[in-house]
Amino acid sequence: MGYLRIGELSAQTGTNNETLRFYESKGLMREPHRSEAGYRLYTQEDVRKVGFIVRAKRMGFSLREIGELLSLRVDREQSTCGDVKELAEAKLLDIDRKMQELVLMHNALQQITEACCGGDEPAVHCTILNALDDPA
Amino acid sequence: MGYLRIGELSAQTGTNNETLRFYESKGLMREPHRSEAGYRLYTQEDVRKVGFIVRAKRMGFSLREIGELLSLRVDREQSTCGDVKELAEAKLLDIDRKMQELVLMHNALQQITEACCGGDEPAVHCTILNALDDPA
DNA sequence: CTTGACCTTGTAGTAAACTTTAGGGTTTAT
DNA sequence: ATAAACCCTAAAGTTTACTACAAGGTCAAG
Repeated sequence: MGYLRIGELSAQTGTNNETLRFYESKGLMREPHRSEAGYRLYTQEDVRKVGFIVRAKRMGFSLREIGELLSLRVDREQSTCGDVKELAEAKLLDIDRKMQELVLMHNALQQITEACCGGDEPAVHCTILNALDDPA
Repeated sequence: MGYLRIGELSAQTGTNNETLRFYESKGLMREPHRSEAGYRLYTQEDVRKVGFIVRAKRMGFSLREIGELLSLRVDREQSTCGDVKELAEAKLLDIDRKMQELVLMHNALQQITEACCGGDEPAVHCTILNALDDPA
């Protein structure tokens, strides 16, 4: 009661069955309970976990990195506060770096869309090259 | 005079020769001039272009997407302002979405590193699960 | 005038993250 | 009770983005 089968989990998370089995094989998802017939049975906890994987992936984390972040969850009782803090701080640096680069690109693109007339003329005067090219 | 060979370009951009030839084969880099002996000869423009590719890649854009962004450059004279603006606005949405997710994850991780004592105790009280799990 | 660092092409290999295929068993609706 | 829709495993195939040969040509230094 309350269990989800794999098709329901994939539908709710915008993934698909094969991907979920793949994540399980890679150790990102723990082995779920099984029905008598051997069907995988998932919980709401699993829905949240898949959601986390999907979001982290969109942010450019590899499955390996996501696994590390998830291990903070799974091993909570086994890890020390020091372990957790260290990994979290390392990932925080990654994220900060990604954000800085996104801000630069955001500004560059915004500059274009604002400056650009959006009309039928050739785009010779559009500043995208200049805006995007230089990290400064 | 002023031309760079492939080894110099890769050194200046933190890439390597094979990667540069690979980008050329994928149409991300235009075919460069050649010396009499057939060596590729690059310009400062190419240095900036590779820099752009490297930065965009770090932000999680695929080579395909980077190609689209670069085509805004290459086809400037062929594209209309409307074309450019449309693509730029679409990419702006991508970037905004990525940034929102990074902000969420940043906040979650910051919460942990601040709340976490960092000591030798088991990490049971660390809030990473709760902080990371929920997109809200 | 040859050694070593550099360049060429072409092809093959690798790692990550799926995706598909083959050959089944199960559940549900009619 | 049977067809459609769902699930299973195992293995092979695909895509992306490189990375590493192999077999050779070029060029500057000693």
